[in-house]
Amino acid sequence: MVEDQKLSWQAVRDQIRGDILNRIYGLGDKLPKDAEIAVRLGCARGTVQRAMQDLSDAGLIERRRKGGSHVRAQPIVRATLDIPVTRREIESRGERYGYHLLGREPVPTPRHVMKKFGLTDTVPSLRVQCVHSADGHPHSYEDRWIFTDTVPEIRDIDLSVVSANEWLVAHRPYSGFDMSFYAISADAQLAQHLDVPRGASLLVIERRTWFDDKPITLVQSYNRPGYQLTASNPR
Amino acid sequence: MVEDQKLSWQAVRDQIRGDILNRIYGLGDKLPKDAEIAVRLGCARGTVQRAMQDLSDAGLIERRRKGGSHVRAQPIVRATLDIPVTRREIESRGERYGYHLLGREPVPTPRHVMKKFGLTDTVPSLRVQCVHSADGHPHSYEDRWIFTDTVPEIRDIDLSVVSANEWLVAHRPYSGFDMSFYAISADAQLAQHLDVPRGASLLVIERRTWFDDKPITLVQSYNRPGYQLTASNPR
DNA sequence: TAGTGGTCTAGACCACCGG
DNA sequence: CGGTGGTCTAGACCACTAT
Repeated sequence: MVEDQKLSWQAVRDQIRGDILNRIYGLGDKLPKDAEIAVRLGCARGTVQRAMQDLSDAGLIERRRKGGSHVRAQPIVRATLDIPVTRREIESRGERYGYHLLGREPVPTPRHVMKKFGLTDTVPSLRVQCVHSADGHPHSYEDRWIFTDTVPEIRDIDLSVVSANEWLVAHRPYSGFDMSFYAISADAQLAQHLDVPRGASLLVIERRTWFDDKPITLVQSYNRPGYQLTASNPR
Repeated sequence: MVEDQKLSWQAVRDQIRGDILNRIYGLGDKLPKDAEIAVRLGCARGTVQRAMQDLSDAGLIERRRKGGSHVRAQPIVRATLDIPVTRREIESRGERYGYHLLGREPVPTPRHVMKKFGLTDTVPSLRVQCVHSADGHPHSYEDRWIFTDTVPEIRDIDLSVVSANEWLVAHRPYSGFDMSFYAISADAQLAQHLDVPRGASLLVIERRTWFDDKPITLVQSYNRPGYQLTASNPR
């Protein structure tokens, strides 16, 4: 403790993180207890607690009551990914957004879709297909199933003007979701919709969303070659 | 305020989030100030502050001093992505991890790599290529440049037994990184290394890491068809 | 400049879990 | 059961920024 200036919890966090990065504490090492750090740095224990909680959230350390805090022995890369609504993503690049509805059909939810939500009894859904474009060029093809038991209102919406994407975020909030990313080769249909050669490699973003365990929608977005997703570490 | 039980900040967060999800507060709406929420719920202002900070981190609301808290008018999907070291990813699936070094060569850093770090003067790097395998089948091909000005020790390491990936995380911590994901078609060389047909679609994970603005490494990981990355929302 | 979020502090009590 | 992290509280002061 050599300070007379109050330390913010961010400053404490940076201090500890620095000690970890500079290997003053190595992988798996035990860190001093919060109270001790507080005394050493000359601040309140609550301040240290907030700092350590942040490091824990960031995946750099692990904390257990009574067990103390440890530098993660098996480091992980934890990144944060922000995905805007497609319209905004395109417009924020200064390009003109376009939207074209290709299909809209009430269907019994197909087996492979129900499986992704762990459903066994057949439920109805609305399948919606569309293309988003930027400056007139196809940007992504979207294939979506919306569970009409959970979102009955969607049946009365004219999806030729508003995309299901935008209607849902504006009218049907979700309480949880997950995403996965993978690469796939364009089949004839995808190639046509995206105006690329057959066999072109597309980045697929698949997202499931639900509200209190009730499934809302499954969407698969096929993005044209060259499309990149980026993530970074917070802070 | 109808409670007699103390409210945790997580409970306060869930309460507010629920109000947002149920559209008691709509998109863009202004939320009451922290102090008012505290009185209403019967807890300390600090508790509300912690809850709101969490909602802000999660991208659900925006906060500005004097301006107050608002539900985000333009919703975004914010997800967290954890990427383990390749060896662990494979072993945690119960598969046998294999590693094969293909190339290791000191080179002047190529233009396109320097560009990704905003470098102009030529600097040396070590190019390392390898294949990770699972149960004897190729899992990913890794093409990497390590900046030897920043990490000179790497020149003396025998990378035929330890992968650069693992050596770096164990000996050269980073202070920052970013990642991007895209799809690409396998050329002849990639097809051979991954034992897939030419033209197969691969998910590429590209990562830059640095320490205090000094570049450490650029790595491009080409994953065999079928590989999926998954992300979810925290909490 | 006044209003609102951001943070610190000191003390207290609770919750979990390792020895 | 005792040690360590997790949280609450009340009050104070600071730091932005909208008006």
